[in-house]
Amino acid sequence: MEIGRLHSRLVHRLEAFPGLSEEGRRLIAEIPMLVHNFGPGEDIVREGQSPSQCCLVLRGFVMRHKTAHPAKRQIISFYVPGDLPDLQCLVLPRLDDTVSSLGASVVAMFPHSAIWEMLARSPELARLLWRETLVDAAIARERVTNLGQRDAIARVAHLLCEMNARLNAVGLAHDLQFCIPWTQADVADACGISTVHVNRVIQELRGSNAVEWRGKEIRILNLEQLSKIGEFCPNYLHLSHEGVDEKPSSRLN
Amino acid sequence: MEIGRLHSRLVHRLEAFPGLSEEGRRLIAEIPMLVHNFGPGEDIVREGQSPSQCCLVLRGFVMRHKTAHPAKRQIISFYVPGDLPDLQCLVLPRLDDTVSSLGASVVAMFPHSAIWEMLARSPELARLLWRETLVDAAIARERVTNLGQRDAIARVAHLLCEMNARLNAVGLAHDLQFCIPWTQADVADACGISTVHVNRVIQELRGSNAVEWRGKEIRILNLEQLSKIGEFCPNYLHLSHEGVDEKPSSRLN
DNA sequence: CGCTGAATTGATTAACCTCAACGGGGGTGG
DNA sequence: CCACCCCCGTTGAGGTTAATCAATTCAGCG
Repeated sequence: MEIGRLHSRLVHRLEAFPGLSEEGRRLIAEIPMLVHNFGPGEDIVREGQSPSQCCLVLRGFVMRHKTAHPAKRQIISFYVPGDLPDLQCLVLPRLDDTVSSLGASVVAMFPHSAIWEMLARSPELARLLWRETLVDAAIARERVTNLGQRDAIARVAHLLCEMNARLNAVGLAHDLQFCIPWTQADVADACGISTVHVNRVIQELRGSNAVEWRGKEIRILNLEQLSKIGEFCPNYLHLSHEGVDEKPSSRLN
Repeated sequence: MEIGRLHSRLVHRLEAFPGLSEEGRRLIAEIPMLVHNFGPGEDIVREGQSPSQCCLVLRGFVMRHKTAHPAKRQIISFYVPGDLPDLQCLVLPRLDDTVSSLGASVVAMFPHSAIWEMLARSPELARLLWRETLVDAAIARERVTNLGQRDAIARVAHLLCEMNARLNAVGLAHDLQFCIPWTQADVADACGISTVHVNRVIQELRGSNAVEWRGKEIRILNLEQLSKIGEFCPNYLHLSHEGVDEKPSSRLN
């Protein structure tokens, strides 16, 4: 993957935001990036570290998780291409949980210093990056509701709907079909249930003809039904940029 | 409460951050604020709204919650004096959940426009507010772990430890004693368990001499033990501002 | 073809929920 | 000042969900 394409992944993500200027695009293109490959399960940044770089997922999947006892792992969130899993470290230096590769992944790293220089020149981009961290926060809050209020089948259904929506937004889901390199144990740790029970839940979802799910390949057969089971409402993902253009740009400069 | 004190509450919160300049303090003091009183359970901002103001808790407690069915409420987080419960709306206009008063509270409201003007003049303050939203996000992520990996007694113990740490940080806990106007039903909805079970968990905590808990008055008798039960580690609260002074201020201007 | 990690199944157990009832305390109206 | 009431906390019994333990099958891979 040549450098030009790397930047375009970031630009593409940020320009979903209607207000990105030519100047902003140019500044993004100037950020120096280094590409890294990570193997399945490999740690990218560990809890407690204060990295001097941020990473951008280019290909594959990344997860953020907290592992106290080896047998008690909570996956906080999954990250898909275009996501910035540890962007918050720019402002809150110490990382609270570990970021690891789920399956093999390709990740671009860029130094905090370069970002800060970019932000100093463009309040517009500052706001866009701030926004990215807030969408990540909104996803975490929705997960709180998912774990606190829903039963096992709803949790899994909700997670599926979310991944479908997010992958669809970056062009990685077609016809409600997508591919995530997770095991049932990963799903279990994300949903706070046991692997055995995940298995039974998946069978129940298959049995009700809501999804096809063989290994890493997932196909949603009935999105409406699945959304209902998981009480899924995509608002919290903030995939459309409602309301942002109401702000006069003068306030951003 | 006269206006001068209102601003000082905000200044006090932000100046825990070591780098706040005189200029920053002056800019904060210029923000126009309106004080509102809210009764128990009263909504401050509702899900789906796009408020044009932010609020700062001055006195009492505020909570953020999502209520699907009336009988299925998840309390995402509690906010204590000095917190900015809907600061994120500055950047992500639509609110994903509802912010309500827990017990009676006093809240200061200030217009987004004034904040934006302030931020345009002070990248330092922009960074501080960004930081505030990220700490809020970190708390939500910790709650994910709390709900996903811990059993009922650990969840409640963890919540108690968190509230103690946060209240202590703003001078509202003394000798491990504090007062929160919640009911057992509120604790239940925050921890994702039933009110009946909350009651039994509290009795268990009382029985093990970890806490005294009568109504709204809470006293932690054995913090070490309670932290162990709740697997509580305060790092995620980011109460100390580790590492921030390592950033040269030139990057902020 | 054997090995290894993942998926699947069954049986038992533990944690927690639901329903239902009762008690107590503070506020309100008579 | 008393009586009532309502909300909250408390208790008990029975039911449900999901965890745990343990074994078996399956799929990919060297």
